[in-house]
Amino acid sequence: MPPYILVVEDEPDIRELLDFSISRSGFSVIEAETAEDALKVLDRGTPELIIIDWMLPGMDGIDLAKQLRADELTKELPIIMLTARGEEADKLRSFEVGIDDYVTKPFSPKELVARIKALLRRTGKPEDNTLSVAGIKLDLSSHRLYINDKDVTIGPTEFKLLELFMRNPNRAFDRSQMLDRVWGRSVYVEERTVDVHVLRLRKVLKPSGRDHIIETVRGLGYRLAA
Amino acid sequence: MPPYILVVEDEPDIRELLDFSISRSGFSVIEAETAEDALKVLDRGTPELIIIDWMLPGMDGIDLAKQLRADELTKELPIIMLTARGEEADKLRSFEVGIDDYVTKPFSPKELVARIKALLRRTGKPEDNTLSVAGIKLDLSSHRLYINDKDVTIGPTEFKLLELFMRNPNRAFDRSQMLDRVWGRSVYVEERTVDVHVLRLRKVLKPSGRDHIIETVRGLGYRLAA
DNA sequence: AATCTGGTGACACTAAAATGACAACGCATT
DNA sequence: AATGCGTTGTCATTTTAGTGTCACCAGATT
Repeated sequence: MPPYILVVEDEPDIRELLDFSISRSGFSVIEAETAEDALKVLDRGTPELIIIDWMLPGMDGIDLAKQLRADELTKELPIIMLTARGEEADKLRSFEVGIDDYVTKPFSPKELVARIKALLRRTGKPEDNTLSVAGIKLDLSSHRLYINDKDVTIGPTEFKLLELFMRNPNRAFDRSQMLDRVWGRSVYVEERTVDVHVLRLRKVLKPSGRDHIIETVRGLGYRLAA
Repeated sequence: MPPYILVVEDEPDIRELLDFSISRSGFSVIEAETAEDALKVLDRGTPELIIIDWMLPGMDGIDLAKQLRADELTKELPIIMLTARGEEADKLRSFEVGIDDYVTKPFSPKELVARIKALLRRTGKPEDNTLSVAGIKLDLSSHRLYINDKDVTIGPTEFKLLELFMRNPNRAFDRSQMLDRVWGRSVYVEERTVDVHVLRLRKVLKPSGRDHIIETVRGLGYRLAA
């Protein structure tokens, strides 16, 4: 499941506004109408951040927040609470529970997004070393390749080669550049060896039909087409 | 017997769901189909907490709870009762008997786990710091390893190595990182020594068939596959 | 057609990891 | 101090996986 932001809000208008403004900033949004729905969604994966309306039918926002803080899996999950003007007095209680930030309704979408970004930056996981292009995901920290979320085995040289391409999509490299950056300046290998490894990389990508994204630039070298 | 949670539930599907979601949160689970079975299990050691289905063939959940409350050994044992929707009216009776909490079916696993943790916190048991992945449980405080709830002996270095892996599931480490973090920056040991200890760790995991979760990342090092 | 450039399969070779053996060590017991 | 036991780091050897090169082919370019 890709990174997403969970919005828990019962009023449809506000929910849509939230969805619209957050999606526009490049996040995926999942909506939940009630705290109970939210818990169900959380069962299937942990979001990057959660936005909770203070007032909810059934279990209210504070209770939801408390519950999230009690669970090991969501203990660290950044929470932004949406409060109406009159409820500001409860701000204190809110922080006690461990809310990371709060936004008062009516809110400016721009401000909300700014706060989301700030919060993600603050709590940001430094370990998110992953490149992805066109359904191909290269996880540098686990050193794994996923194509359409399926695990694919890949050799060390092909891995480095793909990493070079994915770090520089659409850029064409000639063979000597590739040798420099993948094999290192010190070793001497034939230029044509690059061809063989490009072939091998294509073979890895082949079963998922993604092999064509490594393009040959005749007279020059290769490029990854994004 | 390591700390565990006893689940008393006759329906296999629900029992499995319970087992799965509770285990995933790092607790060991022992299952019993009937109240009678449960009593047998209890003879061999007191769990941290017990989850009882209201409706059971033979002796029902309430009677079991009563009996537990009557016994000196289990008087303080936290009880969570599972009830179906229609039985909510009996909630009161349930609390009278001394149930600590109840969860209505269908339930959210996340909520259930949250309640378990809340209850354990409330009843004062210090939550032991324990890491668990795929049936492997590492108890940091007692420095013990359990695989499928069975005690497994493990050497100090292998323990630290496994701890490193379990704290960073899926993350690939190269040998020098592993030396740094397991052996410490100061001592100098051969990089190949890491291989030997990985081998020894795999041997420890082997009898339970869990050895394959330590994966070799060719040209780099190792990683734990979660 | 002649030539150039890249694709491809085969293969010998090499680097990397798994494994088994062992000597040295620390530590508790005697 | 001597003994015994479990643990540790290293090394030699085996096993496995990955690498570089080449020869040959096909399509593009002249």
